[in-house]
Amino acid sequence: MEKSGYRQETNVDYQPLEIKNKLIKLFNYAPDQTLENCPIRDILSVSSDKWSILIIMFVGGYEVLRFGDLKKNIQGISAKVLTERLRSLERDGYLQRELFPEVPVRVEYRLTSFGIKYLHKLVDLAEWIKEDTSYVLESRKRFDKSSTT
Amino acid sequence: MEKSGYRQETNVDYQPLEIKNKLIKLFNYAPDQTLENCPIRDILSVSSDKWSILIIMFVGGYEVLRFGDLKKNIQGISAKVLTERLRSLERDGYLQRELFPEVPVRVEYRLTSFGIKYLHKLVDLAEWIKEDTSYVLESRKRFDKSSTT
DNA sequence: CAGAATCCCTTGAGATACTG
DNA sequence: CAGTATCTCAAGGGATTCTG
Repeated sequence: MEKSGYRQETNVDYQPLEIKNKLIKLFNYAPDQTLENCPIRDILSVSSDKWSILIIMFVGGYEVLRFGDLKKNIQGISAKVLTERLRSLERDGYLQRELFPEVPVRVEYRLTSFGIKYLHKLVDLAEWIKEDTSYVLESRKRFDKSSTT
Repeated sequence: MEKSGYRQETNVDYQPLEIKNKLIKLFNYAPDQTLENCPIRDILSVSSDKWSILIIMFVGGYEVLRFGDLKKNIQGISAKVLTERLRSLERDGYLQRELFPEVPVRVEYRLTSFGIKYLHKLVDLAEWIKEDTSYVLESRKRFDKSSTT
């Protein structure tokens, strides 16, 4: 029935303690610490938006890409948004911008070694999600059906 | 000088072809395929926003959490947004909502086995990012300095 | 070509008040 | 307690036009 191989029930054989310890390390759960100054949220926010992930994937896939090629490859992105995203990705060290003062100008973008490491994490995540697409779609159908009734 | 261990230059010893092949598989680069109907973007979008990731982490860390506890734990989230995020995460099968018809009502949230698997991916990503926080911060400083001049 | 500038509109999200 | 309803405001992002 469920092609995805997941059951809706929660899993019993997982260690919440192990996860919790990792989270404590990651976020510093101390009561006097607020989440506001948590660096993880700050840093994740740059690359977790809709477009940045795609930009990183395309630049990484082609090794080097020009502005116009990126715009063509990434369906639906506007020049303005693409520029903004490229700037913040460059600022955070994910990619490198190189300008060739020819006429007309040529600008090339490529990932830094940090960006490449991040790309691998993203591809890993994407591959996993692709595998489980059917699970999510089934889950949605189930949810929507039960909400209508 | 660079405590982070990254250089700003791109890495030579990485296989763009391997990555590109993975990306082709993931996105179906065929010219007649648009990215609009790409399931990966659709599914990633649910859990890639600012709050959902935190919600998944907290629910996973505590194994089971009530609505009010989540609100207390996640600094700055409003009841409205928390409700919205919980609904979409439930819809996509990341977590389970259980209502206990007591007075007053009690509602418990816990991750599904799918959600737990996703949590592990997220923790993995967060741990990696935490390691490289200093790299990103240095990169920002460098960028901002060179933009001002 | 690679953007910058401008305008405009949709969406996200905070605050507040209310309810089964 | 666990939300819903309403209002409001800021930000994100699209379309268009212009330029070194």
